[in-house]
Amino acid sequence: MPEISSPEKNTLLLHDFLPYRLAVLAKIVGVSLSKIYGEKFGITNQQWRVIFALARQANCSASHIVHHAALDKVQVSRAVAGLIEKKLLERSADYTDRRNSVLNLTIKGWQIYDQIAPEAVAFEARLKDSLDEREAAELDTLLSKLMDKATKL
Amino acid sequence: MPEISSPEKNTLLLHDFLPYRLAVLAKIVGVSLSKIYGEKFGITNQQWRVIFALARQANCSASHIVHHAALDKVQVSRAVAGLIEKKLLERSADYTDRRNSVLNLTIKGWQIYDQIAPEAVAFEARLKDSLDEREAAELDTLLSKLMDKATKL
DNA sequence: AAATAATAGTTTCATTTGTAACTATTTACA
DNA sequence: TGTAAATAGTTACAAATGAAACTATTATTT
Repeated sequence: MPEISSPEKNTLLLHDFLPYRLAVLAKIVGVSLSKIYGEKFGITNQQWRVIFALARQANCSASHIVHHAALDKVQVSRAVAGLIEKKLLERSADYTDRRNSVLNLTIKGWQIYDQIAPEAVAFEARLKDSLDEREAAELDTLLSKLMDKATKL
Repeated sequence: MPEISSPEKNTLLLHDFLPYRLAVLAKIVGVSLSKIYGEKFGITNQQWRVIFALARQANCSASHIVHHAALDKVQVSRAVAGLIEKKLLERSADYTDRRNSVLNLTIKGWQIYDQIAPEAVAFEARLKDSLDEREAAELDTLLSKLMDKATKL
């Protein structure tokens, strides 16, 4: 006798749905991580990304950060304003193109980066703790493939 | 001659940092997906999750949705209010416990679900397009492991 | 050279979101 | 039984966000 039509056959399972899983995972991870820079230093996620990007590359413009921190220009503008007020970064002028700003971490900015970065690395390590080397490599590949695809949807 | 100390050795690479990658991927995927239910039907992400949860299980309370759609009670309350206004769901009373609401999709709610769900499934399929079967299974495992770990951080 | 378009960045305003406080009802327990 | 604690859900208010309009500067076109 055939099974009767059950709801599971016809309805999506939210908790199996990839976009949902990604959203939930990213949110939980993000909230946990934000405690590292948020609670201790009063830094927002966007500010943290700006610091992160500037630690990688000094003397860059806001629009450079836009492209390297997955933020839009309004977010960067606001994050930069906040960080300048906190004296974690400073802005100087670019005389070759006065539309550009030239951004740099201050000493204080670097000090905070140096405190947060190792904790962030440790956080990431804990997150990946249950993955062996092969799985970690696989995760890397899969995220790249998905990212690739997602930007082309 | 040894290499000089390069910034790459000491600074985190934002685009390799797992929490960042998850956030960016989830955001891109979420924005693309939201066009399916947002642009055509004026439904928000949270409303969509509520519809999704109710399609799976009828006659449930708001707090049931809280647990099955990864939303907090304020988000559910607001999403439900919006959906009732759109006449996509209806609320009735639970006489065995009058704190609870009993929620159900209306005919119109089901009609919209029936339009969106196949598109959502197709969207997910496109996203996974570049993964073969083994990779899709692997992704499933890895996301579960990460989710597990993340909730215990 | 003047007008137009493009780029960098900021500001404004409406909407969304998160936190906390609130009402209503039920459960626990003293 | 009556008082406190827990649960379900809503409301209010402050902070974060997104979209569009805006200023300033540089590049392009005619």
